[in-house]
Amino acid sequence: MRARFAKILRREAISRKTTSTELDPLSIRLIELMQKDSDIGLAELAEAAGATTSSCWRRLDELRKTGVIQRSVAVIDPAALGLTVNVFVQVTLEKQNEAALRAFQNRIARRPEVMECYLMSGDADYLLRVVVEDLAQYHRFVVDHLTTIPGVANLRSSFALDQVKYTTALPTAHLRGSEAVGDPAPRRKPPRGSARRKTE
Amino acid sequence: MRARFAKILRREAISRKTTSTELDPLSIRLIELMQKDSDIGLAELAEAAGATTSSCWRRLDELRKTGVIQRSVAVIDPAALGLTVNVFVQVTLEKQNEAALRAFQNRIARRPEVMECYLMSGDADYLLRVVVEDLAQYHRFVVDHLTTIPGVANLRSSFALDQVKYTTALPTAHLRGSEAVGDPAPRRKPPRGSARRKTE
DNA sequence: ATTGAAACGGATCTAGC
DNA sequence: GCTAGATCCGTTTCAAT
Repeated sequence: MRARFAKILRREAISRKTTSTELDPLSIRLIELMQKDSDIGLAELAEAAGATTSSCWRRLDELRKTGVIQRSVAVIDPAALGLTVNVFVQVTLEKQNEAALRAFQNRIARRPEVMECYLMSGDADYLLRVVVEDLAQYHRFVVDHLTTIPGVANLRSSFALDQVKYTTALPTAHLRGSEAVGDPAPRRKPPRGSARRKTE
Repeated sequence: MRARFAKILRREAISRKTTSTELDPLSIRLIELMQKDSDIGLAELAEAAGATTSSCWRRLDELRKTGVIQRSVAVIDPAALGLTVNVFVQVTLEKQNEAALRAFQNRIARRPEVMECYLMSGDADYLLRVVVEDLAQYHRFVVDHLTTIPGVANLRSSFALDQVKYTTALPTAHLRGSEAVGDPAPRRKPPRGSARRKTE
């Protein structure tokens, strides 16, 4: 959906605290729908959410201002760009002091082929997902960009044979009190103290 | 940006082969821009791409029909939903036959907390990224959903301390002949056989 | 104050050159 | 392929609860 003044609004959004305001059912529904397809019209949104277009517009505006909805983006088919190879790299640094971490993160953040980077617990310090056309390109990335970062001690690369699932849609089931969403609601642990006695 | 007939068009898109049609500079530019912000208007797009709004509209339409642009989605702040914990799980199956793999993938694909799943080379069979509110919820996911999948032999969980980088924007530098994008164009290996001799 | 409806203005889409 | 016009929809305003 087109959000005309999104950019202006983002300004004030940053200043606001990310208040963990409880999200009401309308917000949750809108988030779910917009995560699936943000090109949906207000009319369709309103119908699917069981609300008026006005309500939906106002709520979306608020969700954007408060930074819950950060932006909308086009999802591109990686294969169409020839980017069929996913590589996970576990990176170990020589020293884990603040400066070393910052230096690494800054260098990594600028590399467009690095889709994700996580500071990890356990054996390795960082886990990266890198997307490339082929192994030759990956090799160039490692040699030209990874190993040139000061303090990088060790690399361990794992190659993905297939991307089984990839979604940008965060789960929302936990936001509703009960009645899970993508779930046939298997069996939920009773809320402590409500163990069935008489009904049995 | 609003794409009115997106849904109808998607139908024919699927039938078409994902032709690795060479992408011209306009398409590349549009992809870059739409990956950053799909709420941008046609006018802005056209200006940034150095083309008319009509050209851009037609090209976008084509990119959507051919499935290069799959859809647009809202990007949500995970923290706003309380989803601050990222876990990577390496899963090993007892047997790697077709049936076992399919069964696992089907079960995993339906779990909304699984954001990504890759079939891997190397020691483990699958690598998952799971997003949850806290460790308790992760524990429930493992017990209720992962270990209940038949054929799962071994799990190895690694916890992310911080999400340093996360982007949905695929790199595009490789699509252009030369002149890299997010790059000050450091030093490119000459194309084999053009080693400088006389110029030196 | 909050909500819905309806008019407005601007952007998308299309047809004609 | 570009320009200009018709149409649609996000945005705003206003009235009613």
